[in-house]
Amino acid sequence: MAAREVDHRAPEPPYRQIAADLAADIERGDLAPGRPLPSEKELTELYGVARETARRALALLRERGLIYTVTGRGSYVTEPAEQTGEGDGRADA
Amino acid sequence: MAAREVDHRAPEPPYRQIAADLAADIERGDLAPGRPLPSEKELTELYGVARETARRALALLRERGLIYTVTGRGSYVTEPAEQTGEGDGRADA
DNA sequence: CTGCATTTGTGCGTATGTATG
DNA sequence: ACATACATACGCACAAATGCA
Repeated sequence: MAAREVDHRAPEPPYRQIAADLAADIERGDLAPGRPLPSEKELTELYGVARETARRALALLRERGLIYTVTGRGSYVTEPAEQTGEGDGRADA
Repeated sequence: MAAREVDHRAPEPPYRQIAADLAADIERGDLAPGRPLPSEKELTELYGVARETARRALALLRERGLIYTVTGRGSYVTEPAEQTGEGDGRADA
């Protein structure tokens, strides 16, 4: 896929641009519930940003309840049923 | 006030220790509503930590609604009246 | 169980931009 | 213009959790 990029001249900071980009992927269904998002490392390569920037983007999506993160594994798209109550969800894959 | 310090050997990360420390100050009334908290720079010197660490501690208190931050000014203890009517500038979708 | 690779968590140092006074 | 302070960003390092051979 084409390397996504951020506009450093835009008023929106890169980390928000990335968050909006990923959020759009989820909305669009490009990233379905239960599926993993790109790792922080991949995001840095994909968008050409620092890890801090990638982490901020993920933190934003986490705050919105769009994703959840597991240490040592990665971030996953929250399933609609989980958005109203934190916990683990093991719907089939 | 005595130079607070963090225990890098403790399971609780420094930024949480600092946040708990400051939260205790607020609870205790040592830091009254409307009063400013130590600046990030002061926190780094007071606890001997990096700026990011100090910022994380403040971010934690901010999330809990215990304090609010004003760009170019500093962080202040939230007044009880404000805690029930929070309205941060986070207009985003 | 042990070792390794991957991924996230945390910490430190620094630089630039913006806002306030 | 200057000092102070926060926001964002980059680089680096090590620790902890996870998964797998």
